[in-house]
Amino acid sequence: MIMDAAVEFLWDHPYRELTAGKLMEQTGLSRPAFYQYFKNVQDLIQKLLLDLQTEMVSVSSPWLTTDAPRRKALWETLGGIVEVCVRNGPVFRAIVEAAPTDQELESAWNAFMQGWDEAVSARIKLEQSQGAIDQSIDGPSMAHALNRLDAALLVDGFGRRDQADPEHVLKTIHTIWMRSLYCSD
Amino acid sequence: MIMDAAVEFLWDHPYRELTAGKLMEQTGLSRPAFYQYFKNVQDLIQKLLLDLQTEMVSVSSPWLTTDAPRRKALWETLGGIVEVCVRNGPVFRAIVEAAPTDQELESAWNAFMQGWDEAVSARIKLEQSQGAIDQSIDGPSMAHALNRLDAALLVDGFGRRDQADPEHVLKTIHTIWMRSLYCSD
DNA sequence: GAACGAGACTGACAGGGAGTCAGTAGAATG
DNA sequence: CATTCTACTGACTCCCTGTCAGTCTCGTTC
Repeated sequence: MIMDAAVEFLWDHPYRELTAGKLMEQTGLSRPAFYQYFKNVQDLIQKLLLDLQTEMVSVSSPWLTTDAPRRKALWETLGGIVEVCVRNGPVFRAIVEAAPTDQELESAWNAFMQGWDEAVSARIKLEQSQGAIDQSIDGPSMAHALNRLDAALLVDGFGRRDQADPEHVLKTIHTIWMRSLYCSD
Repeated sequence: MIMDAAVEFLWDHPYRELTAGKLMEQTGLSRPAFYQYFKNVQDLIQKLLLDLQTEMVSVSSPWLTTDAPRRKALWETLGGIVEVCVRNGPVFRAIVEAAPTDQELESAWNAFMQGWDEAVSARIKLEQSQGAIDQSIDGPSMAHALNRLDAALLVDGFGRRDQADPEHVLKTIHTIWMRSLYCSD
């Protein structure tokens, strides 16, 4: 209920305008009621992160198990992530903007990203052992870099009502992933 | 003077702890004196951005004019940028963290990044006309993506006292740029 | 059906940082 | 010496935060 109102709000306003008072006006309850459910505004955002995490993990797990050709498997996984961000862009953006304002949320966000780093890193390691990815690649660093790239581009492209073209963003991200991982140069 | 104190402060504390009061304690002046020089804290950050911009432009302009081999030219330019970020990491980080808290600063930051996008985009276009970069690459999108990647990695790697290894970060960024731009795959 | 306890909610408060403004002190100018 | 200008400050208001004592409602128990 309150979280729904927050999501609604974030589609039309940046995180900096989200206060407990304004939010509770939308729900018909008093401001103190907010603290019945959340420790503070960042705590609410952290709970939105948790929801988003669930959704994204389910969409990307295929990549870790698939046997499809690399190019296509990567395209589909990244496509799934893009799709989630198209639907939740403003929430994603709010998380990124709110993270530096609170120690706890910052840690949660870092942990979220680190989870991706480890998953991608493991996948790279696997493909290196299979000879698909060059041994000269530093897996953990590359995973880290590609994930930050994704986060930046997705927030930037889909974080506001006026969203970018999903196909176009996907194509750009996919090109960089493909070339960075599988290129022989 | 005040700006020096701010930079000093940011090496040891995140942006969220930077208040006009705490800052002016360091200078021996009263809190209202702060507003003699700056409209608010974000305005101070914006002025730090201006300084940083000057420094970075001077370091990267060679790339736009050099005739050195691509791989080496790119290495040196990115190396220059990395070096600036090693020296100013926390300031850079503060700018990124403060940007979403203020409309004006956000615009300034966007304009700063857009400047890079245009420079890189122009360079890509030039090299495409020379046949060095594949025509299938979408220059503006690729420039945008690579610049966000840089920003994310540089803030992440050098924004705190406990900095990453510059050579290592440089190598990762360089690999992705080289492969994304010059790879034949 | 009266008494009770739990949960949901609110009015009113204190705290703290932001930004403003009238006014002071001291140097510079005539 | 009088005046003006600049740098600075004490004190104020504003707004948002987080808390707490107290109310209201409702299901449970005797």
